[in-house]
Amino acid sequence: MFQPTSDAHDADTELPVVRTLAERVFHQLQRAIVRGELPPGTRITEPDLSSHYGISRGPLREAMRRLETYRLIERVPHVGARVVKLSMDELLELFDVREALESMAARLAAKSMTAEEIAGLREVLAFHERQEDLSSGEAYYQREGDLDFHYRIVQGSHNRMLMTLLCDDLYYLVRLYRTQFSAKGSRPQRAFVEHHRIVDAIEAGDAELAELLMRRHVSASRENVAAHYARTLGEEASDSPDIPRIES
Amino acid sequence: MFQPTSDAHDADTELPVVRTLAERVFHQLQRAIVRGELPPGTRITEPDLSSHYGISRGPLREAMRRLETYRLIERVPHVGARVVKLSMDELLELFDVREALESMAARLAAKSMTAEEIAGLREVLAFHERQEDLSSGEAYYQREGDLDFHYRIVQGSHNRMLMTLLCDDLYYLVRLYRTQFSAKGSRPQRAFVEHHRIVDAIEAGDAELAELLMRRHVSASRENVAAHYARTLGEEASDSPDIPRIES
DNA sequence: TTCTGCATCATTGTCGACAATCAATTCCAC
DNA sequence: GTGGAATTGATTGTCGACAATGATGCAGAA
Repeated sequence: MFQPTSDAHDADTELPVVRTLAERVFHQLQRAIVRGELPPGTRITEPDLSSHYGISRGPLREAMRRLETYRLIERVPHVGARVVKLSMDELLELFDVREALESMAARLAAKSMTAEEIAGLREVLAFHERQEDLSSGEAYYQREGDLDFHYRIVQGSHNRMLMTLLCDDLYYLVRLYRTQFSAKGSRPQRAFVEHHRIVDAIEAGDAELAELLMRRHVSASRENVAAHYARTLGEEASDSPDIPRIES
Repeated sequence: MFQPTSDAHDADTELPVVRTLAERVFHQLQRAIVRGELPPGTRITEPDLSSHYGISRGPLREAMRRLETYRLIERVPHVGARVVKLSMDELLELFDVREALESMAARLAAKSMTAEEIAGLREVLAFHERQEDLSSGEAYYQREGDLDFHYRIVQGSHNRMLMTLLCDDLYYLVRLYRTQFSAKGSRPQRAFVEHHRIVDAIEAGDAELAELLMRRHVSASRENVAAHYARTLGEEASDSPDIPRIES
């Protein structure tokens, strides 16, 4: 199984074993979409892509089907497929879902995380702390490190279904959102403190507290994004009414 | 979009518009699996099914791919596919996920459900109450009506991502579990009271209470199943230890 | 000028055949 | 008799071509 472990950064490098063409081109397309190389709303035509990747339409269709299940593209029968265009409403919806699932993950993690896993979690925090001091970089921390932290906790829940939902199904959507709404309104120091508190609760085996803290953490992140969006919308005023800047 | 509305019972009748062969055979297979006509662990071979349904392997593969995303079958490259074999551990995992998501749904529903939707919800309860009196049937109530009730609330959350996750992705898994572990240890009257309390909280706009009640409701259902399973296991003692499952 | 209907075209859906891979059986050596 | 390796068989992966469907553009009439 795909394991979302320490190196979330390398998640888009090719995995060693890719047994089939469809799998390979799926990863390539996934990567291209998440990185923004295929902008949202881009129309995907099978002949174009199959010739571009040098494969037949068979495996390509399978890859596209997988992309559809990851909600990275949208297909309409007999019409075609295009890269998802994300709206702020859907981003906020995603935050609600994450709040529900990740708080549950924190709760379960507090009950069943091993000492080794907790130690690894602390290492992740320490590593990111150094990184933050080094480059004073909100960018790095907020973009990758945050995901890494959340990954660890989900994994610590020891609930495979939860892991699949969060780390496989929703992970790439989160990344896509971050590349689109280029995660400006970050609050690294605040989030960092919250991360520490969550680990403390998990280490103490306090499931209810861990759950509550994770819930607040995600909720605060949501409110931060919403506020930043409202502010941006207020400044730009009559620039782009509904859809912010995902125009292609 | 597929809308899980009032008629959850008719969910397995063919939808009026099925634009493609792959879609049709997907629904047929889905129905067959959920109903137990294709028992868990059954090996699925493409030539057999394609000849059985009278279609080529192309659309069939697409249908199987969709079944895989719904976690109704499991595929291994170059080896094959088989109907999922559900373990009690995974069932309990599913309950945890449902607890997280459905409590969030109840919370959101309390905030954004319209008067009409609440009225419809009460109708559902009244209808099931009559049904229960009529046939004194735990079976019907617990199997379909319960799902219907939960459907309505998820829909009332007005969170499309939540609706997709619960009503599209996890719905058929829940149904499959119910056909397998033939939901004996039901507690209809208790659940019925809980349903009423949840609706009360939603109608009052008390998000926190609705969330808490839904959470307890699902959790109680989980404990009920776990207890019933432990009891059954104690009786049958050493029947089937642990059947190894396909590695994913 | 604008709207409607038709014709054309590109794209998706479907099919049958070939190649690659894996599992099982059989054969041989020890 | 037992262990291992090669062969055989079946199944999946891949391909190119044809059919069906929806979209685009043009022509004609109001």
